[in-house]
Amino acid sequence: MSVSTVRTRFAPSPTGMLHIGGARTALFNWLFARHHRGKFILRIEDTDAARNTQEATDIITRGLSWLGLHWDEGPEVGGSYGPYYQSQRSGIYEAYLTKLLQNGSAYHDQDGTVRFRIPRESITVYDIICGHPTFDLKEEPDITLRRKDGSFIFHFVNVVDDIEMKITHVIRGEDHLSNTPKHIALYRALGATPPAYAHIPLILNPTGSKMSKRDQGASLADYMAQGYLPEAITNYLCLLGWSPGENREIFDLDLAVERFDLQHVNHSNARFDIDKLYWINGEKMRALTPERLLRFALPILQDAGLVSENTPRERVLGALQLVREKIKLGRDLPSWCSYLLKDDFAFDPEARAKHLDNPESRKLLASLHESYSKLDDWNASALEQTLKTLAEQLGVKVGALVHPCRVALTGRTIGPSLYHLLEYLGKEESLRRFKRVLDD
RNA sequence: GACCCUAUCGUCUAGUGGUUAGGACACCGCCCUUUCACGGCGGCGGCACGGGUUCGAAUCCCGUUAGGGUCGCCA
Repeated sequence: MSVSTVRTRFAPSPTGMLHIGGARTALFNWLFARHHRGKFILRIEDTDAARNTQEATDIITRGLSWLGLHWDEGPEVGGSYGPYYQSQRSGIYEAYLTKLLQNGSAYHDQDGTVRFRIPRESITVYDIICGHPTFDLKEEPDITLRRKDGSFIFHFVNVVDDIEMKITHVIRGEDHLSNTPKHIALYRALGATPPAYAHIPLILNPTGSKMSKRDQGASLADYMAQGYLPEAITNYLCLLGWSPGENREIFDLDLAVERFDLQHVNHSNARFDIDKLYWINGEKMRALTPERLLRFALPILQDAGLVSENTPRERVLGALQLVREKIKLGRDLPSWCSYLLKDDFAFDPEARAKHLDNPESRKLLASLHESYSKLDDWNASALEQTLKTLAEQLGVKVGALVHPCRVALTGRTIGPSLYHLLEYLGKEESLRRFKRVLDD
């Protein structure tokens, strides 16, 4: 039990995207902080002012918010150790640099840059995940701290900010492990105690190398756009290198917070498996409460022009309930809901040719139309009973009635439970759609 | 090239000296079923290799191999 409060941070550079690997780093930092009832800090590493815009920062904050990873200190929320943008902290860096210059740990080189005098010794990193690798810095070139134009380099500002912001645990990608001994040397030169380190394994692309910005699926925004659920993303990301035990694969953030533990984070890199994420998304989709389902789907259906301000929410929710268990992604919603929310849907030519454009099918459909016209009790089980009875009377298989019926109602061969579909559309609309086909 | 990390089914993982090596995704069958899904049942498939240590190694040690990462006035 540590006396001091755990403080972790996610320190992304605003590059214009929130990388999926960055999202997982943020997630693990967040989980660790929450598990220990500590603080999770968001710090924007925008030292390269020219390239960084407000928009690029917004992409990060929007992404984290969407995932449900709220920060205790940082942009938008403030905090006692701000500012939380490196571009606004030059004064602090200058002061620390002066200190290094004065105690002889740093020097100006011929080009006008300031460099750190790397101690010619071995430094051991005590890492919660990777053990304690020792690095020999004998051959290591002195690192640059400040460019000749006055701007600072990552290694330096990163360390200074972690000291200033009282970060207790640095949880970051394993690609930083080799940099860590230099950071520790910097801490020592500054008279500060290094934090605890935990280098988490990398997320690899399906080919097996570090997932880069250019890789398909590297940007969180893509998943948001395709209609993945944030809880599916966080669930999947947790599974990449960590497991809650008991063979549990589907769980929420609360459970992860309760059980998260850096000691049990894997040592080896993991490949990103979109199929599994896809599966998890389906699981989460089916588990959504009606309210969440509606909130999630409404903007998608509105964008697709299927729902307007005036569409009764009951009607939308009914359609969603009908199709939600058939699909896995939000982006599939419009196509599956189209014939439920409007009647001018397109007919799949193949479906039409096979199930409607022949005398036999039309005859059967006409019979069904007649039977259903006489049905007053318009509910799924009565509809089913009626159809089955008719099939028996006509001496045909149930499918012979079902398929033309489905195509007449939806224009395609696959879709939700037919009887529930009929119930949802209502008698008047269902008969109208039959008639439309029969009169054609 | 040097240094560092890693190594269980195709993929993600459980496993911390004694298990018929468990689960999940994917894949393949069968069942359920009006379609598509869901669900159920079954199958395929793994401890990289070689040495040790031990009565006994997936588990510990060494080596080999393989993969990844880092060696910037990028972060």
